[in-house]
Amino acid sequence: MQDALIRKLESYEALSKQDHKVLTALVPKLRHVGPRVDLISEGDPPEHVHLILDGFACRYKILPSGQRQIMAFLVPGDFCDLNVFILDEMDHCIGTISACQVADIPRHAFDVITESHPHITRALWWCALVDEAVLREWLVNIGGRQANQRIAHLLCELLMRLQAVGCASDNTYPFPFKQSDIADCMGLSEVHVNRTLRELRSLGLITLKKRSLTIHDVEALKAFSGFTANYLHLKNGRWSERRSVPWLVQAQGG
Amino acid sequence: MQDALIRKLESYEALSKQDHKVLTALVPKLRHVGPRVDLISEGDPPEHVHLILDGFACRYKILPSGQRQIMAFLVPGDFCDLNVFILDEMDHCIGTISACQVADIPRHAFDVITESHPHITRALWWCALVDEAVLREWLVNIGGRQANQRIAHLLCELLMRLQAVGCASDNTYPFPFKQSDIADCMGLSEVHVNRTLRELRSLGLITLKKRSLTIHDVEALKAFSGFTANYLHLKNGRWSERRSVPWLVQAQGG
DNA sequence: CGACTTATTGATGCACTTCAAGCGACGTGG
DNA sequence: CCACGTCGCTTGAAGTGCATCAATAAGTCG
Repeated sequence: MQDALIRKLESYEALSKQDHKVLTALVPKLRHVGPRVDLISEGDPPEHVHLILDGFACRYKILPSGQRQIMAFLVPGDFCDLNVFILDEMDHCIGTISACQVADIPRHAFDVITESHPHITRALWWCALVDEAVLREWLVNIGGRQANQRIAHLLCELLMRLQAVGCASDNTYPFPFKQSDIADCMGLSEVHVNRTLRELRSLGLITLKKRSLTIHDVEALKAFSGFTANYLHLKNGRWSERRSVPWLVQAQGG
Repeated sequence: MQDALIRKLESYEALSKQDHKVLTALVPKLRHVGPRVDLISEGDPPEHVHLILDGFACRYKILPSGQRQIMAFLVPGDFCDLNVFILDEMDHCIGTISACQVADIPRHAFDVITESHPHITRALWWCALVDEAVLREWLVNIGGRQANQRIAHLLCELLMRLQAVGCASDNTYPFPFKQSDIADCMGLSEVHVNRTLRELRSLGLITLKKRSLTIHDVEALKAFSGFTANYLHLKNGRWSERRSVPWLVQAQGG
C-alpha cells in the first residue's frame, strides 16, 4: 500500500530514497467500509488522513434546514482530509457513496513529514491545490450554469478524473450515485435531476444503466456543458503520467 | 512590509529567527493598483504571489456564455494565488474591486521556502486551507440557501473576516462592491440582488450608505442566514491573536 | 414473494430571471 | 456654473426554470 501512496505523490513531485523510507514506515491501516457510511463527521477531531483506494465517497455538510450539500466527490487516489492540519475539529463530514477501500494515515505522520520532508510536503500541497481547483470549478458550475449544463459538466469531470486513475474505459465508468446524491451536490431537487438526466439521455449524450454511465460523444457533452479540463491540471508535467495508474489497479487487486 | 508578512504567517505558526531572515530577504515589491484592474488573468503564467495589504479584490472566471462567476473575495491579509505552485498557467483571473495596495512576492521565493523552511511552508499551507474552507462554505451557500439567506450569509462572513484583520468597527465595514459584483458571486441577477438587499434593509438587519455597510444586529443576521463561523477557524489557537492586527494598520499607514 | 428504496411522471406554485424604463449621483467639458 | 453623458441603483411587468407535492412504476434485497 505504501507503494500506492508513494506513486500517487511522485506523480506530483520527485522524492528521494529517504522520502520513500519515511513513507514506507507509515504502515497505514487498510479498511473496507460499506456504502453510505461516514468516515468522519463534522465536529470530530481528525486523527487520520483518509486516502480512498477504491470506491466513491463525498464531502458534505448538513444545513440548519436539514438539507445536505455535497461539496466534493472523492474517487480512487483522492485524499479526503489533508486539511487535518488546521482543523481542531472537522467543519464538514465525509461519507462513502459506494463500498470503499480506505487507507487511514495517522495525523502525526504528517506533522513529522511537514517538519522534515519538504518534497513530500510539496507533493501533498499539490494534491490539496488540485482539490481546491476542482472546488472552484464546482462553484462556477453551480453559480453560473443551469441544470442541464451543470449536470453534464459534472459527468464530464468525473470521466476525466476517473480516466486519470484508470477507472474508466470506453467513456464508461461506474456510477453508484443516487439521483438524490446528484441533487444534493448540484443544488437541485431530486425530481429535477431526474428530468434533466432524461433530457441528456434523449439528446443521445449519455446512457445510464446497471449503475454504469456511458458518454457517447465526449466532445459533444463537453461542448454542451462548456467543459474545459484545464482546472484539473492533468495535461502538464508529471501529471500526465497519472493517466494510467498501475498502483491503483494493484491496490485494488491486493 | 516584510514585517506584515511575518506577522501574518506567525498568526498560524511559530517561526524561527532564521525563518524571519529568509522572509526579510524577500523584499517584495509594493504596488498601488486602481479599482477594477486585473492583477493576473486566466492563462497567464504566474510569476508572483500577490498579497493584499489594503482594499478588496476578487477571484473570478468568465464562462463561455460571457457570464462572470466570482469565486472569492480577497480582503487585506489574504494571499491571492498561493496555488502558483501547481499552475503553469492560471485557471482563473484575479481583479481588484476597490483600489488596492498589493505586495508582489516572486514565485521563486516560494520554491526556496518550501525546499528548506518547513515552518514557513506549514504556515502558508494553513493560509491555503482556510481559503479552501471559505470556498467550501460558498459552495454550501450557493447550493443550499435561497437569495436572502445567501446574501445575508455573505455579509456575515465579510464582517467576521474584516473584524479579524481590524478593518471593521461597530459592525460596520467598507463596502465597495457593486450590486452586480454580489450578483456574480451569488449566482443571482443584479435585479434580484437589489430586491434582496431591500428586503434585508426593510427587515432592519442592515444599512448600506456611502459605500459602507452596517449590521444592526449581528446575531439576528447570523440566525437569519444560518451562519456559523466555525469554517473560518478563527476561534482556536494562534488565530485568536489575529483579531487585532497591528501590522495591517501599520502597512496601510506606511 | 413481499417490503422497501429508488426512479419516474404529472400538476401546480414560487423564486428568480429577463426586459425595460426611470432615477439619482457624479464627473467632464463648455 | 450648468448641461450633459455615464454609471449604478431602483422599480414594474411578464416569463421561466426549478421546487414541491403527490402518486405510480421499477428495481433491489432479505
